[in-house]
Amino acid sequence: MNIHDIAARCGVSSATVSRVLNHSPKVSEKTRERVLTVMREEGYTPNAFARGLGLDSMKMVGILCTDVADLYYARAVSLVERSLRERGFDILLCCTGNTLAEKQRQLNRLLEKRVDALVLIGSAFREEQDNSHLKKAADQVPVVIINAWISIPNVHCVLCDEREAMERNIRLLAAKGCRRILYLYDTLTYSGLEKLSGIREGLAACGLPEQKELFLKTPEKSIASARQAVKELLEGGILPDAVAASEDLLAVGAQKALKEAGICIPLIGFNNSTYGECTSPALTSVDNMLDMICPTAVQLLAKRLAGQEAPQKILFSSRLVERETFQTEESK
Amino acid sequence: MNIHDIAARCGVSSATVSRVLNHSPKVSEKTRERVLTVMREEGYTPNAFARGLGLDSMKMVGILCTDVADLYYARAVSLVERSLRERGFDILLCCTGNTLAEKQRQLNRLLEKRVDALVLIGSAFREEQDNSHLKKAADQVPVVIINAWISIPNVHCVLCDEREAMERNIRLLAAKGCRRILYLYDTLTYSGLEKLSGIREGLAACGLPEQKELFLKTPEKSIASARQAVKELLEGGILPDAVAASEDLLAVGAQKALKEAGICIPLIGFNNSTYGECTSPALTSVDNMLDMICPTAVQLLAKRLAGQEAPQKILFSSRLVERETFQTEESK
DNA sequence: TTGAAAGCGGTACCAT
DNA sequence: ATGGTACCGCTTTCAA
Repeated sequence: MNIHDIAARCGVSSATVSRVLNHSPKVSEKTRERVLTVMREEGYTPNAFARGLGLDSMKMVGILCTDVADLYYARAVSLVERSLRERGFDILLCCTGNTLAEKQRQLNRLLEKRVDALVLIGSAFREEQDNSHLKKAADQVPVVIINAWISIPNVHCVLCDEREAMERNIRLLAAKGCRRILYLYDTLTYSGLEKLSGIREGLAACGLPEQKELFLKTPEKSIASARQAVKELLEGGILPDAVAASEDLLAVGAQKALKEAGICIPLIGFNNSTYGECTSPALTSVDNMLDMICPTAVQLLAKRLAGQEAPQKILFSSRLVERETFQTEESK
Repeated sequence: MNIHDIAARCGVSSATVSRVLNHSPKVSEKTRERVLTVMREEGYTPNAFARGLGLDSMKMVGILCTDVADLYYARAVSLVERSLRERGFDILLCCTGNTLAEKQRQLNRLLEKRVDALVLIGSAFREEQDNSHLKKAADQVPVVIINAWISIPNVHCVLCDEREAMERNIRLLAAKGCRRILYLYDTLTYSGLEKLSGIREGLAACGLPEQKELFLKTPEKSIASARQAVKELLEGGILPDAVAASEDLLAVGAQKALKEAGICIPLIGFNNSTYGECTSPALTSVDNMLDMICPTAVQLLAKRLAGQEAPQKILFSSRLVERETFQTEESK
């Protein structure tokens, strides 16, 4: 059942049917009625491929993330998907893992499917060495990266000021008298580096020394990994008086190790995830504003797709969500 | 740059270029070489819409879930996506929320995009009253539902025997001497009903009475909601001697309320999620085998797409993952 | 092995 | 307001 069949059954031309399909005002009310009725009767659905071929668009946006099973990315995908759907776009989702080769492959896959735009979620999409694939992609469609900043024409970045967040964490902890703050992190992506800078700046601002043994990198982003790392640290006789983590999951692991050792010190996580709400005491954590970032990213994309200009970078400031592992003076 | 341009630059016809593109053996090695070289030089990419139009397929599979932000669905989506990608399919992801109307709308959206198949994740996709939309969908493409069973031709179901899992939970708790087991749940989808049956059967099998006050429904699937519900229960003077939950998140909430009240009793969660690993003590929980279910579902779909028969229902048995809130005798 | 040409199912321009 | 038709880019059948 195609547009021509419908046209025949209505005694009109396919052009007219097409007009009805596209809500063209140049169709008489009577004709429109008739066509719509027949369409309904026949259960007709226009062929998306044919339309796509003609318009060079199927109203699809590609979303790339390293892994949707990660709670943080899952939330981001969910938020982006909703915003895009509200604007009539469908989502092609692709998980890439962390290798550059695979990220490039999947990016190209989406491009070959002729998506209208691309949303890359996570700072893992800013590569250290080679970002030429992003440049190439941005040449073909609008690209927006969530949670990383990179200066490439037509690549837009919407992110949270995580450097500032970490600096504030340090200042708040220092204000409470903490002087040996452990920083627990896993990767040094763009986001990871920003957080690290924030920690350093915070320490400097508070006149605290950078002690190498208080920067602890875990082998992976998992509770077990963080727990083990902190456990070994403590067993090595290094006793921090506070912990800041780059991720809630790491903070959870740290909390377990500390609890085990009978140590109770302030602890601040990152991402304001449900993980942090599971523990007792519940984690104080940095909210990096996905709720705002994602719709903003989509809005920006929509602007670009409408042929308008859009800012290359949008930076949100974060918000500390105070739960039980740390509270500022004011909120007490 | 299209197939004809390439053909012209090679001095062959577009048919030949098409053959090269489709790895047809009916092309001389020399010609193939030449065409491939030119393609590379021009950075040519075949137009997916045109190809889709001709083949009536863009090798895309639609995935429907109520919300990817939910950790459980996120994992499922991740696993399904990976399997499908390995088989050369791209994923159209659609989150529907819980209303029937929206589920139908999104289903149709994907169908209109002419996906090759449909994967519905979650038992929320089996409706109480009206499943005619599923029947209609299955008429057009193979459909597989993960985690629900429904008997519709061409709708395949891959799921875990959650009834059995819950029955076992009860038996194990009873074997430890528990007689007042609180069952905490949120929804009564297909999955919810199965679990409930399992609880009942378990109680019956152990000669324990069904006490109405020990079946506790939370207003929503959240820690806070479960915590509040259990807190009120305890304050009402009802003291269970064990808890089984339909979801880790609810178990986490229950654990908080119990801890607050100074009560320490066995606790079994469901889904074997990372949430359960966050708490101290860590949750013993039922693993409902997503790791196996998802690839199996995709395999089944692949069979159907290859024109072969495939079973209508595949049932996996679950596995109890013993952590700290409950352990069977044997494992001690 | 290769080429010519008829679809696939729409869109949109140009006439009327 | 409506119809005729070229075109979008690829696949595939039929001939050569």
